Parts: sequence; structure tokens; C-alpha cells
Amino acid sequence: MDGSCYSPLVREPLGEERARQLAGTLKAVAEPVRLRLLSLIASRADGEACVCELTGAFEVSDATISHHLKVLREAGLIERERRGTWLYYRVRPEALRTIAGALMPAEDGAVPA
Amino acid sequence: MDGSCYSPLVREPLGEERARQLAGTLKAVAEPVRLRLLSLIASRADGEACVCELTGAFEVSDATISHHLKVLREAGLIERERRGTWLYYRVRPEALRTIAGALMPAEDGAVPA
DNA sequence: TCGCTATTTAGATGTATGTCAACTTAGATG
DNA sequence: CATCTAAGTTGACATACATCTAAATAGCGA
Repeated sequence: MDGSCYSPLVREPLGEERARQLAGTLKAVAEPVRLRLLSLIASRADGEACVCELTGAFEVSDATISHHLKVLREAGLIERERRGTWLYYRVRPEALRTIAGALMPAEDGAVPA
Repeated sequence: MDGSCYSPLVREPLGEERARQLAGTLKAVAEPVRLRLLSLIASRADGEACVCELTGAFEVSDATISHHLKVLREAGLIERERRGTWLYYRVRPEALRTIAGALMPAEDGAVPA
């Protein structure tokens, strides 16, 4: 259901179905709070964070954070694990790599001036 | 206004402003028709396509295609050039590279188990 | 200038999305 | 069981967005 190996969209025209899938995943990422949540979780030394460590960093309500985490989770971008009272979230690097790879214009990392 | 050199969001927590910028660009891409437009233009041999070559590939109206092209253009993802009666669109690879680079989880391509 | 064609803009409409307050679920502990 | 805390769900609301039809603009050729 996820298509973990997209070829870059510059190589050949994207099919209708794949475009819908990719757009769905991208929509999950294309929101400021969700981007910061992803970044906040991913940039931790141990790669994980519990909800209580996340809610404080934003000006939106806990319910909204919970909603955004759900969106990210349903898009396959993060996963969670319960340890006692707390839930710990972790980023799924393959998912990030998939969308980054689909957008990357060329394999060689050369950046033109 | 574009911040052409994001460091990946996994490296350090994304600032509020940068998250807003990145999300804005990602929103432009996070739509099936726009993804296919991007792909259709980018995968051309000469790297460009005129509107008349694009409208036929979709089931939406010409006005809608025009709207999506405008969204992509305002996000800095494509540019256009007039030649006679027709407008030719071209992808800006740096823009794609910027968002891909911001999402890429690590420089080395190693996929953890 | 007049009309022809390619593309964009404007206004209208239905759907999707971000947000919050209030309520519920789940685990821990007395 | 009663209660406390962590996190998620529900329902409502306002805003954002994709789409269409109809009208407007911009080059080109006669």
C-alpha cells in the first residue's frame, strides 16, 4: 500500500494512482506544526519523544497535537510504542527517504549554480 | 524569500518560520494533478512543455490546469517563458532539490533494519 | 483594426482541513 | 474500586482549497 520505492518524478510521467499516493503522503508533511513535530522527534539523540515532551513546544492545544500525530502516523511517517503511562513516537526514516527520493531531480548530488 | 539551503529536519528542530516556508512549498507539491504536471514537464526530453501539451493529459478543465500551474509557479517550482502564442513551462531543479534535501533523513544512503 | 486562438482571471460552490472545548479511554497507584 | 495522569476521540466551527462556468486578456495574422 505504500510503494516504498518510487522512481523520481523527473524520470517518467507519474501515473494517476501513484500521484494520488505520493500526494497523500506529502499532504501529511505539508503542515508547519507537523513538520516541526517530525523534526522535534527526529532530532532527538535517541530518536524518540513522548507526547508530553512535544505538546509544550507549541501554541496549539494538546488535542491538536494529538490530531497531527495521528495524521503523521496514518501516513506511515512515524510509529509509536507504549511504555507504561507514556507513548513514545519515533520517525520512520524509510518513509522520509521515499518521498525525498521521489522528488530528488537527479541521483548525483551536484547542485548547479 | 526561498531559503535555498535547508538543513535536513532530522538534524535539528525546525524553527517556526522555516517550518512555515517549507510547508508552503510542500503544499504546492502535495496535490495529485500538480505532481503529475511537474512530472510531465520534468520528464520531457527538452525539459519543457507548453500548456496545450499538458491540458490534454487530465480530466480537469483548462482553467484548473492554469490554476495549478500558477500555484507551482508561485511556489518557485516551475518557471515559464513565452514564445509566440504559446507559454512554455520548465521545472526548477534547485527547488525540488531543496525540499528533497530538507526531508532526506541522512546523507549516507544506509537503510537501518 | 478585427477577429482568432491560447491562456488566465473572476466568481460561485462543495469539500477538506486545522483548531478547540468537552468527553472518553488506558494505565498506574492508593 | 476510586482516583489521578497521559493521551486520544468527538462534534462544532471557520478557513482553505479544488473545481467549474463564464468572462477577460494577450499575441498573432489578415
